[in-house]
Amino acid sequence: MISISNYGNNRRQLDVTGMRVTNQRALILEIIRLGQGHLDADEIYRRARERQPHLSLSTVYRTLRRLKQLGLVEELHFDESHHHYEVKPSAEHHHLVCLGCGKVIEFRYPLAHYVKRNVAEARDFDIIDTEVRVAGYCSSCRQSRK
Amino acid sequence: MISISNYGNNRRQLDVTGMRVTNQRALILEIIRLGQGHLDADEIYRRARERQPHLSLSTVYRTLRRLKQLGLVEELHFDESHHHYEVKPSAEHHHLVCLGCGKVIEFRYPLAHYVKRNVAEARDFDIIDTEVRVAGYCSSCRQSRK
DNA sequence: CTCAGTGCAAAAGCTTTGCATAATA
DNA sequence: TATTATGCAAAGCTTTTGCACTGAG
Repeated sequence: MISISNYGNNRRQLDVTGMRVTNQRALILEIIRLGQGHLDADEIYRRARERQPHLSLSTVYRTLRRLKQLGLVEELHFDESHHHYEVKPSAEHHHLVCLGCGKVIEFRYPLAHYVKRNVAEARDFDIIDTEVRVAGYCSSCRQSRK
Repeated sequence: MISISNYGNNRRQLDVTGMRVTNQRALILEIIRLGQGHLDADEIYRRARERQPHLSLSTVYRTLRRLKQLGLVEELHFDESHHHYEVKPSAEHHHLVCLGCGKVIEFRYPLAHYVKRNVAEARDFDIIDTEVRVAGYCSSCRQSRK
């Protein structure tokens, strides 16, 4: 359920960035937030159309690109073909993805900190983003594969 | 330069897996090996055509999929659209990618070990693959952006 | 009023598939 | 000889772009 109050928060967050605040953008950001980070573009599009039936897929993609550039949203690379999106989390965390059922388990790990100290500094590299993707099979999928 | 001797090693490696050994597959595996892990499908295709002008892009993709399934080759997700491939390394290592020039720096880090002990065991999750992607800007790209 | 954002349709990547032919085991 | 793999062309999916119109500031 999409609440009006969060809509307001999203509008504020967009406003701060200097982006023009449109209904489409506020809705898309809200959907990404509610999606807990594991929606792809098409799923965001489908959910958005329930509330704004004229919204176009291009707008979804354009908004995602913009939000990514602004650092409000992060793009995740779980599987092969398409990407998933989440509102940028405050604490660094990563994802364990089940190759069977697609279930995602999050875990915290300060990898960026390690890499920054031990790798990036030596190479004079400025880190923007760190993504960890661990894939495998959860216990129930392991059983049904036998 | 593609040497005949490595060709032989690739044939042997393919043979062990039970895959039918074809010239195309031996060549593709050799190119991935020489590419040091940072070639995409199209680049593999272009290089392969220099030696086997009739080889098709479908064969490249089909072979990549097969090699990936067999665990001989790993698929990397550096940037947005397409993937890169490397012969599966023995020691766990990861990649620091420059968003400006695409330069890739490898570093070793036993993340899988940590995740296995601290996350996967508790969730009864069986890890197949771990990928870390750290993105940023190298010093020269940082300068030219100013 | 002006410029950034939108919708629509069309195009542009990247990857997969169907089918007849060729090559391996 | 019996499969399995290949080449070609065509289709599929995800993402981007051109252009006229709309709406936020």
